[in-house]
Amino acid sequence: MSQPIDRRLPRAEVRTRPAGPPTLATVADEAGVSRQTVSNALNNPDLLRPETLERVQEVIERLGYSPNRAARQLRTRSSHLVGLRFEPAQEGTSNALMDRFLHSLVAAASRTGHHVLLFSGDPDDPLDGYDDLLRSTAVDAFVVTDTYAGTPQAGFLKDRDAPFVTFGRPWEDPHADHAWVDVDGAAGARAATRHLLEQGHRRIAWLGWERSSRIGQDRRSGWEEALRAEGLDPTGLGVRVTDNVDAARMATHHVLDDPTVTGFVCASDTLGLGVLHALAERRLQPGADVGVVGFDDSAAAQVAWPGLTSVRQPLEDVAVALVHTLHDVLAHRPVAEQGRMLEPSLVVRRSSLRGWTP
Amino acid sequence: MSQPIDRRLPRAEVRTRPAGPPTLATVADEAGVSRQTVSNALNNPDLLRPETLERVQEVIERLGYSPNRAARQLRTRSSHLVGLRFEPAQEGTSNALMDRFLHSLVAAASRTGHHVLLFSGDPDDPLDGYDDLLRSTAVDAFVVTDTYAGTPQAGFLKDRDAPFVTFGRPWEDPHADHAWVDVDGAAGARAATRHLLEQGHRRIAWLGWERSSRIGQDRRSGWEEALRAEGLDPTGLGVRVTDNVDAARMATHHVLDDPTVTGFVCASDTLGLGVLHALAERRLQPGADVGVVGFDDSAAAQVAWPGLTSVRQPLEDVAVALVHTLHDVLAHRPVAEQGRMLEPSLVVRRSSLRGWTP
DNA sequence: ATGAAAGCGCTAACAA
DNA sequence: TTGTTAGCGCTTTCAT
Repeated sequence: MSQPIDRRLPRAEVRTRPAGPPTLATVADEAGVSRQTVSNALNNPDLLRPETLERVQEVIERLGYSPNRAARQLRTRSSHLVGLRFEPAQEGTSNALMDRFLHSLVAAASRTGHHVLLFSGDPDDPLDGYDDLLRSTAVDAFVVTDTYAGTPQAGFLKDRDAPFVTFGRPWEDPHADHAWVDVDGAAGARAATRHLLEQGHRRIAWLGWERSSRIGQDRRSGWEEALRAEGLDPTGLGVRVTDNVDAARMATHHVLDDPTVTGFVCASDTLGLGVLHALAERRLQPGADVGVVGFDDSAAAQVAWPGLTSVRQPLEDVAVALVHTLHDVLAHRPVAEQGRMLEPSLVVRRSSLRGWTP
Repeated sequence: MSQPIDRRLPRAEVRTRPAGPPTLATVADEAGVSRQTVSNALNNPDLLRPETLERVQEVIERLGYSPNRAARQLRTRSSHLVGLRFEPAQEGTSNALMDRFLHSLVAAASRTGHHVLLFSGDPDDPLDGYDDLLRSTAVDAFVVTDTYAGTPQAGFLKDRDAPFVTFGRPWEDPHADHAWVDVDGAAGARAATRHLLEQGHRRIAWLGWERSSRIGQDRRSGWEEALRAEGLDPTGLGVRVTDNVDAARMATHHVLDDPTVTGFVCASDTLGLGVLHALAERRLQPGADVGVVGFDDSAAAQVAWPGLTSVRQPLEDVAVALVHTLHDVLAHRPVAEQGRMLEPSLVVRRSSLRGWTP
């Protein structure tokens, strides 16, 4: 019969004391324009008359308005979030890489207005975690770091049309056509080996990982090439161990039973530190007696005595390249280069220098 | 005049090939129930008749449905995201803490359905980054890790009613009433000192940070207490340096000019490594000649020769406690304890053991 | 150059 | 127990 009573507070009343942070409507009311105009002020400022724009911006500033992400994401289907699966660091190995890389990535992503979303997954299932995030449209894209030869992440993500970039080239798969960024490990090992050659070493051993590691094989190839380029024969100088200090220490003792060997290029800092342990036990002096080079320039390499020369990955550049590539991928733009290969650099410390004394 | 033509595709047609992932409506159609019922199946399963529930769940499973996060967030005002400002690791210091902590946090948060959002900020402005995230309602809460005496983050966040927990107690502020989790640094240093006492050392030096570091002062107090409890006088045995290997190395040489000193408890692994450097230069044997204990159990401590004994923070427990506390804070539940203090443990390696030989 | 209307996918409040 | 309605805050489309 009678009109239902409108129990809503009068519009102005509501806006006077908004419960939470200001919304687009608050700003619009305050500036005396429509909500759409405020939206345009944010996303298409060119459409506004300069004076309107300025007025709106003043209100935005004054109210400390920031667009609600959920609403924007719901509408534009873009979260401005980049997902990264974050695996536990292996205890006992000097995995300082992730720390440095992650910070570079966060910084690089923030420059394009993106944030990094960390998620975890069952260590036994390399795909765990991705699907959930994808189906709930929580992230715009993924950065995949834990790729090695034959990992299924790329195929999985490609199947679902998920935008992604890998840190790590697609080793074995000639058909892979996804974007990637990687560091030239062979070039790093080559530089390390050449550095020891320049220091006068001729019999330089390689201390690396098992044959199954594609990354390890790549790095090893750089050592081999550098030796052969000098007319030296690497035969019998390559050793494979698991990536821990003690395995490296013992292997080193074995190698040093051949007194002609005076140099070690290692696939990781962990292994390099293992060599230093063996030298300490044999009362040999790093640098002067035996030259040692590690890989990754971890914190451990920096603070170990007497300082471990190491191949440093340009992680800052890697992060920038990843974000840049992601940008193209997300814009459905053909990615300029499918893969970007970056050069590592050598950080020389005393473990590879002949002329120093404690 | 005439009815406007309905240009929409018939409902069923639309749903047959949805553009993106399935939505709640897709599931509802498929299961022959209303959307609300599907929502209830997800959030209040008890409300449904078992057979309805089962049918809906079957469809959800079959379609691989996952609720759209943006929509849910917009409605519930909860993103299930925890913000963490991620600072760059200091090069040259062995900051392995963040790596371990971060993984523990990601894992702990995932158990309550939360993800960790990383953001960066101007290093010169401890508040940079927080406000943006807050105003755009991007995160539910913050974990604040870079607190030290007098940092403004807590006050800032409290002013805006932002839920947060700090890793680090509110040192100087007796009025602080926010939730926190911390590790008892004094207890750690006490354990380290007692360990060296048990190894037979009597003149044990403290190698710590500048007086301005509240954390450093706390740790130092543990060393002092342990000595006094034994009737020993710490006077003249405490040294303050900046947190880098070389400063520690030089300070150690200075301390060792007093030949009665045979033990070092350090405020960090970086400093502990510095002590080891000095010992190497003096051809003294760690453990046998001089006992050394570091702090944080970083990767560097683990791989350094001959193994650096160190105080290990229970970061896994810290992460769990943080998430647990956050859970209470977010539920507006009175937090059980305002602060949770966790005990570190001592990881003994050879740098503090008398009876080993290389 | 500005405004009005519709709707993204979900859940809170209410009705049946 | 299930369905209907409304609306979270934003942008897209279309009208003015």
